[in-house]
Amino acid sequence: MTSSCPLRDIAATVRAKRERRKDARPGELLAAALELFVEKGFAATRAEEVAKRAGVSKGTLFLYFSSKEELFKAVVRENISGRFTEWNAEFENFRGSTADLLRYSVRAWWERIGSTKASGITKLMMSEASNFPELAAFYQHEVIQPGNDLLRRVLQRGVDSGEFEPMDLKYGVYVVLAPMLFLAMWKHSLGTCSAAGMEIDPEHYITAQVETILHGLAKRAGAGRPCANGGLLPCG
Amino acid sequence: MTSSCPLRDIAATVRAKRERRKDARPGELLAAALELFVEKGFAATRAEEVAKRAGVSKGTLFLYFSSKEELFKAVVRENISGRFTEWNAEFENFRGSTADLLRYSVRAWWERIGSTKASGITKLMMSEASNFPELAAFYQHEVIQPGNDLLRRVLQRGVDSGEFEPMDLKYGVYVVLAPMLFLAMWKHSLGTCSAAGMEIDPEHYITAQVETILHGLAKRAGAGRPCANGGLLPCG
DNA sequence: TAAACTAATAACCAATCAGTCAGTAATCTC
DNA sequence: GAGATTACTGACTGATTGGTTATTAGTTTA
Repeated sequence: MTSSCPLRDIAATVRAKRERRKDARPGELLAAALELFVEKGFAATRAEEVAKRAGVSKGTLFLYFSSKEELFKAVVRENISGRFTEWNAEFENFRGSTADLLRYSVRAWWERIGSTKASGITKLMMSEASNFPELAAFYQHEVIQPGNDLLRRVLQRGVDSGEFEPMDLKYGVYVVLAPMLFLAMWKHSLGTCSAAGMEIDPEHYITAQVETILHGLAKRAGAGRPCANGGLLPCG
Repeated sequence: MTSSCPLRDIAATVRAKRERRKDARPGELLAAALELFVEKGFAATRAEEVAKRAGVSKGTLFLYFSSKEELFKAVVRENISGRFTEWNAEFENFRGSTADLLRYSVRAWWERIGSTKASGITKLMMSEASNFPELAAFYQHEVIQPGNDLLRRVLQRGVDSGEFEPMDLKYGVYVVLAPMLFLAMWKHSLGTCSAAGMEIDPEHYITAQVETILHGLAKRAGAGRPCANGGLLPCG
């Protein structure tokens, strides 16, 4: 039997056996690994299945990546790490209000990460960080830190321009980050099996979150005129 | 060797071998299981280690719980499911503004769930739901749905009283829920290994989130007077 | 065509773990 | 204290998997 699986794997469908394609293997293995890591998580993904989906044997996988952890790091570099230079440039060049910049940033995150397979990596790291501390440190350094820094500069811009109330930026960052990362988590976990009426429409969710946050962060109107609830954002 | 571990397990320290304690076993096993599920997750927790921490053999564990999944369900029932009747009663009896009710609710969640081991269950479910669909459905029914309903009634109260701007409650719920669940996730994942300066202080985090949210949800001042950013919360 | 090179394979190893069950010993009954 | 009951044990099973390596075979060179 050439394939025991009724839904044959893409890479294995066309190609001949034992074909030598040294240049193409790493990319195909990374693509297969991304899919499976997102579907099942890091620990639950079997090296042999990654190889099978890429149309090679398990031995070949370890010919190109020295271990499962190295394979994962390569997936993160391929799909996330490289993008921050581009994002930073977009931030520098943005012309318009910071409210619009924040709207734009959140939409861009959704289009480029949140709605793509890459969001599965975010979910996976939050899920398995404690079981794989070396991967956690890697991700912290390559993704979390740069993302935090960028978002902080967005909020600082709004405070400087007078659009936003002064705030403790360290926690202000999480006011924006938490709803976004929660969406990524939800989409890949309980969102896949939630009861009727509880499904989250991402567009609607993002609009509700961003507009509420923008209103929440906005500079209070004339001094001495407290808002209805009297709430004041604590400053650092 | 009676114990190969330098930090001996509590239950194993004092008790004699083969002691017969039918009544105490289930509780001790549930306590040990909670700890280990929170530390390592569902899949990564070994049945034998749960038994060991409870001071019994693996065989005894399966004498009281028919499978690892049934053990987990028992842990959830013991630590979370039962509380909603109490919480619903607190909601009904609360006297005061809805802003204060929301502040109280979030603090209560933090004190009773977020800051305790129970928050590890929340994190665990969001992490492993897709690998254990039966557990996900169980959790959805026993925890997510009641929690969502309760929070929805809090927000409805605020809209009815005129404190909050009318809103699409389905997504309004997530405006409050997302930052809380994110905190639970973070605390048990990347929060345990985050870089210097990125540690989250829960009290500070909660204050920043709640006050921003309250300001964001608050009824807009007099009609025709848009706020600085012109943002409007979409209504359903 | 024959030899040299190396990409790719598949059998293999050592380790891991959920769940089982035949047997052991603590406790109870009379 | 002898026999009956049952809480408890731990060796065992069968299945799984990350990683290794001896072998096979596609490709190139001369």
